[in-house]
Amino acid sequence: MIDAKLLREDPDLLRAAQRRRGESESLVDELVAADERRRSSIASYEAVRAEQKSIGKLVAKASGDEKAELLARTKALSAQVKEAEAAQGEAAQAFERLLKSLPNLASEQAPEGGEDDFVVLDTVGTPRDFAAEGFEPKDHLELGEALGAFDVERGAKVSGARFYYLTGVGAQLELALTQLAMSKAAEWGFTPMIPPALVKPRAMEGTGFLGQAADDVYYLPKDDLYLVGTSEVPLAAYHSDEILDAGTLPRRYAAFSPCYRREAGSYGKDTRGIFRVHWFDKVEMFVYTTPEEAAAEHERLLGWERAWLDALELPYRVVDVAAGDLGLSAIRKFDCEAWIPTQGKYREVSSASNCTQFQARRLDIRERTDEGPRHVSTLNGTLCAMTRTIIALLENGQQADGSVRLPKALHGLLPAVLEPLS
RNA sequence: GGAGAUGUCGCAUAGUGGCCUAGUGCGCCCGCCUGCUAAGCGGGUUGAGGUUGAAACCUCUCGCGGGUUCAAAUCCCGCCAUCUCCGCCA
Repeated sequence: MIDAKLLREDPDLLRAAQRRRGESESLVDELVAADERRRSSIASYEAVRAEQKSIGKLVAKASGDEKAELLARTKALSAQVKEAEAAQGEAAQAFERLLKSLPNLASEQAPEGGEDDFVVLDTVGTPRDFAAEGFEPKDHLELGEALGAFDVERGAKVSGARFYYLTGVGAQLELALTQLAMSKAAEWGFTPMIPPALVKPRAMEGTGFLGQAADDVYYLPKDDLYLVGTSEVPLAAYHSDEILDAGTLPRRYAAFSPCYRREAGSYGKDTRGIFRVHWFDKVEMFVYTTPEEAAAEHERLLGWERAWLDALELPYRVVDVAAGDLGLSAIRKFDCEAWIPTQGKYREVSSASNCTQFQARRLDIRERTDEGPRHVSTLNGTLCAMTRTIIALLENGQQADGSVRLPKALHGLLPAVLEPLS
């Protein structure tokens, strides 16, 4: 959530930010009104409560008729206090609900517009020319089945559509990618983590996934727990309700975890193979830093993502996501998209978001400064999403005979070339 | 899953209905004193919100949420966490 003080100090800033996202400005006006109601109800409650307390002190000392009279007065007050307290609570709740529905202020640097209005920042590497090489590229499903790398039919049999088993070299590939990603992250100064994939509502809500993204989240009603769609959730909630000592920022964590996504509303989209699935594993980077450092850290996260894709020798481009496509928490988002030969386009394999203080306010994560505690900034970025990375490696590394050449970075962990099963 | 115990300021502890405006010790910060350090002395030290030009002030905060009461750290109910024992299990 945003800083509520902005509602009083600079509501026009908020209106402009809503416009940039293509969302309603009237929410800002509702918020200003709700804030006024909240504050006046607090004032009336505190006035009666203060009176009640001061009479209470007299009651303790008084006796006889005097005491009886005081008791009569304060008895009546008691009902008023209860009423005022309830009114105050309701006004505060209404305000908070509204405040939480307001997305983070889109950065001025984020391109204006919706999904299609992204800006390409850079393109790296050259997609292979399969026509010139004299063969038709196979798609990842065909390649993967021939290599015995995954099994989507049995995935569907056991768990349903959009599930799969990684098998043989596929399973080994994920483990190799995980090992490589985690050790690189550790070299870069990240603390390796393996977090819980089931979290309480607070963690889910605090990271902004129960807003417009709620339909995409798996929920276990019997236990009131959510399956996380990314380890951003347990990593952000890791320091919830904490005040971090000055000088301990930035704190960088790299987590390996499964990711569960309902993919509601994606029926018929990317149905082939393991491109869009209900579960995959991922190594995710997450950073707590100061508001001053957040933008620079965002660039660093992008730099690490690029270094990773460079190491995997994949052709990719970097996209600056438009304001209308940012999601609730981010002010700016860079996506890295790898070239997928059989689709003839670049597809998202990683994403780096700067959430500034938005998540930290909801999760109450602060740092101690000389001027007192203040909320930290949080950022997250994909290092390696397994299934999509495997797809990109297979399709881009394929050879005419159906074998797949792997990048040098993986050679210590796997053979240089994966051969199809006979 | 069953039984029991515990939860107070960074840590340790005191506090069983009004004198709690939560005491004390340790730690920490600022002074003083002192060849240096330590000790000693004095002051400060949870966080949030409201109000304000600022200060003063006010409200909330004793794991969390309800309730009883004129009044709750204190009594009652529910939940959560931790510890011990039993059961089950990788």
